[in-house]
Formats: sequence, structure tokens, C-alpha cells
Amino acid sequence: MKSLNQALEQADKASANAGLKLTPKRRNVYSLLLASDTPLSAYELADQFRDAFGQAIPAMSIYRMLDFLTENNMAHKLTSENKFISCAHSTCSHAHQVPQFLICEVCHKVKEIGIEKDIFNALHDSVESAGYSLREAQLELKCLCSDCTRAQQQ
Amino acid sequence: MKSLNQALEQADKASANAGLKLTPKRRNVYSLLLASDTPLSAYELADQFRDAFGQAIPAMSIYRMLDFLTENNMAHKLTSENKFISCAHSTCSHAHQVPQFLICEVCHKVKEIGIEKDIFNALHDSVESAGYSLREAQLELKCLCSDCTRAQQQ
DNA sequence: TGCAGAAATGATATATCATATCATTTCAAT
DNA sequence: ATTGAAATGATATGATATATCATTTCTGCA
Repeated sequence: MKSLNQALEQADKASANAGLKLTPKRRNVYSLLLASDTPLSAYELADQFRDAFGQAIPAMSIYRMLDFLTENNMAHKLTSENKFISCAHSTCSHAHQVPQFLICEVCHKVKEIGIEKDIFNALHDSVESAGYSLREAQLELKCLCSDCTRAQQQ
Repeated sequence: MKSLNQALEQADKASANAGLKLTPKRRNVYSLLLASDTPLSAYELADQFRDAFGQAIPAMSIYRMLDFLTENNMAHKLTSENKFISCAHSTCSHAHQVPQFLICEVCHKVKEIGIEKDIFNALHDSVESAGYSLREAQLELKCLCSDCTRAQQQ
């Protein structure tokens, strides 16, 4: 796991290369997502932004910054939670995969893993055989993380 | 596809057998879901209920009726849409499977299919190998339905 | 430099989704 | 009939999200 600063610096470089404007505020929102254990709502981000950076940001602006971050693979929206999370792969070099989110029902920590190719193919086929075509697959699975599994067993 | 009335009558019988109270209002909400092509929000259901049955129902009550219907396998909540849909399998005899929803991004029609066993197993294994344990899998996939696929190709 | 257009952000209002809480009604068992 | 439980109503409010117009900041270019 890279440090927050390394992740931010890499995002700076990648954005510069791609001609994207990772403005200070967008960067700060991104840093809050990177630093958080758990997904955050737009309003939670607004609160944390104010507390961390001493500047109040309207929720509307937070939503726009989140749009920027999600469009550019720095963040994801978890639709089952109505919250946002930094992308686990935004700071690594390998190709972006179909994301699969393992959401712990107890502690709400989220692990993002890339979906395996054969799972994706099987999903794709099952969609096709139902007469549909797959546009976007983002799997959000309700789980227990290892810590909470252990805690429940005791 | 069974008729709406057949579906309702079957739900009546199944509820009676299971000792569940499918009250007239719950039944009416269920019938609205059964009759709808597309998922409906709680407030849309409240509007349709008033229009169809001449009686205003508070949104709070709609939510409670939806809780009843979803707990008893007559409806599902699509978390990616914040809307509700009748369960495609509530009126058939075979066992309830992990639901997989194919949501058309254009016309918003939804097809519910049971997830295939080997996909489920593969998902389950991928979750386990990430150190998590799977609690609940409801897959919501953004798709194009066959009609909208055709329309786009032209 | 400084101007013009574009992009980003602010400000405000409002729509939409959901839950908390207490009151009232309905229903079923005794 | 009475009573306790379940269902529903009424009301308030919280939480999430978008629409719209104004202002600021940035960027390219004369």
C-alpha cells in the first residue's frame, strides 16, 4: 500500500499527462477519500473538508468534484450505499478492471478487487443469453471482512 | 408469464399458507409493482396508488408495505436505482435463487434472472480468497435490452 | 499585458429518497 | 366484548441529489 502522499503525487502526474485538471480542491477531496477506511457520502466529505482544510465547500461542489474523480478513475460511487470511495487501482500501473466491491456489513470497510476474467465472461454470457448486452458491471457484494468474521465466531 | 390476477391469487394462497398477512393495501402495492414495466420509487407507488385506487397513502406506509413485500420475496429493491420491482420468481414454484437484475440503461426495463450456480461459486470463491465471506449477492448489471440494442444499431 | 471564452466553483433553491416517532385503527385470540 | 399486537396514519425531519444562475479562476491568444 502506497502512502497517501505517494498516491496523490502519482495522481498529479497522471492527471498532468492526461491533460486533466486535478485542482487543489479536487485533490483535497481525493485525499480525504484516500485517507478514509470506509466510504463517505458527499455531505460527509463536505464536513471533513471543512474540518481538515478550514474551508467550507457547498455540497453541490463536492458532487461535482466527485463527478470529476469518478469519471477519471480516481473514485467510485457505491450505489448500494450512496457513498464514495477512492479507487484502489488509480495508483497502480495495471489496467483498470471491472470493479468488484466487497462491503463488510458490520464495519463497512470495503475491499475493491478486480473481477476475474472467467467470472466476467460467465456474467457476460448469462446476460447475452437473456437477450441483453452488458454495458457496465460493478459488483457490490455484501460480505463480512475477516476481522468481523473472527469477531462473530467468538 | 402469468396474468396479474393469477399472480395475485397465487400470492394470496402462498401468504395464507405461510401465515403472512397480505392485506388489501399490501396486495394493491404488489399489484402495482406487478403491472409496471419498470421499477418504481416509493413515492411513485404512492402516486399510482392514489390514482388507481382512489385513496391517498402516506409514503411512510408505502415504505412499510415495501418492507413487507421484500421480506417475503414478493419484491426487490434495486439499490442502484432506489426503486422497487416485483420479484419475477414470487409466482413460480422453484426455489428462490440469488437474483441478478439486468437493467436497461435506455428504457429502464429490468429482467430478473437467477444467477447460474457456477457464477455464484466463482464469486463466492473470489470473495473467500480475498479473506471475506459472502453474505448476500444481488447483482445489478447495467445493460441494453434487445429492443434498445436494435434501436441503437439502426 | 490584458482581453475573451471556457472551465471551475459558489450560492441558492428545490427535488427526491428514507426514517423516526407517536397516534389511531384494525384484527385476532381469549 | 376486551385486550394486546399488528398495521396503518400523521407529522416531522434527515439524507441524498440535482437544477440553475452567478462569480471566480484559468488559459489561450492578440
